[in-house]
Amino acid sequence: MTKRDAAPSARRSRLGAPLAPSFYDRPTELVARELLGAVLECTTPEGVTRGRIVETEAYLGDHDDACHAVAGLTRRTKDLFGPPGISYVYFIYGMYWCFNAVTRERGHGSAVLVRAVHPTDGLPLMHARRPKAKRERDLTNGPGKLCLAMGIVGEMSGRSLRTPPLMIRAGEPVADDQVIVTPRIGITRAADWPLRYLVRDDPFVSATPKHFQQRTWSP
DNA sequence: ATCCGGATCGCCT
DNA sequence: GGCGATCCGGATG
Repeated sequence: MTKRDAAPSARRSRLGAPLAPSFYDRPTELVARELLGAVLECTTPEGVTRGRIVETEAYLGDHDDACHAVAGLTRRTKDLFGPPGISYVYFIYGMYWCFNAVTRERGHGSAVLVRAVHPTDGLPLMHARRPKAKRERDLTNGPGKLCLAMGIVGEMSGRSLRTPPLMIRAGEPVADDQVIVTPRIGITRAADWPLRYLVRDDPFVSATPKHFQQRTWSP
């Protein structure tokens, strides 16, 4: 009568392998869609936090007017122009960090912005870092919020996503009919390009403006 | 539920 | 000098 686990929950706690650079060295739209379900992990002296990626946006490079790559190679964008599979963390609105994974070959200037994660590990730490979050979903349902909750900061930019402090691991894949595609949030240029990907009905996805065009992903 | 303004600052024009 | 790949709190329907 030992209290062995009654439910098959072991599967849930097994960690996937970090995604290889070859995963990222593909068309950015595809990487953005396939990053749904992968696990973002951040390790700091305070502890480890993890979350399943449920919302992403593709930024295509210097031909995409909403992408930071249009500014060219500057101090701010140097990591964006780095090799596939590294982080690009940038500072925005004088207050917040946003996390991207760099895609395509070095020098392309394309990346995937992670806009929301569904927390799986380190929830007490996330709550401590986000005292303003009233509801559970407010912890990580936005690009700035998830960086606050997970402790992602600018010093973590430009580094491989296969080793700490920032990693992305393989996770449970998301079926095609669960993926919704809409325009990107909060931009003024190329505002109608359908490059935002989200998991249908996940409570941690950020709000979609009512007037946005919305369709299901088709491969 | 949706809209609006304020906070705050590095970066490019 | 002005503008963001944002968040939050308060006002309004």
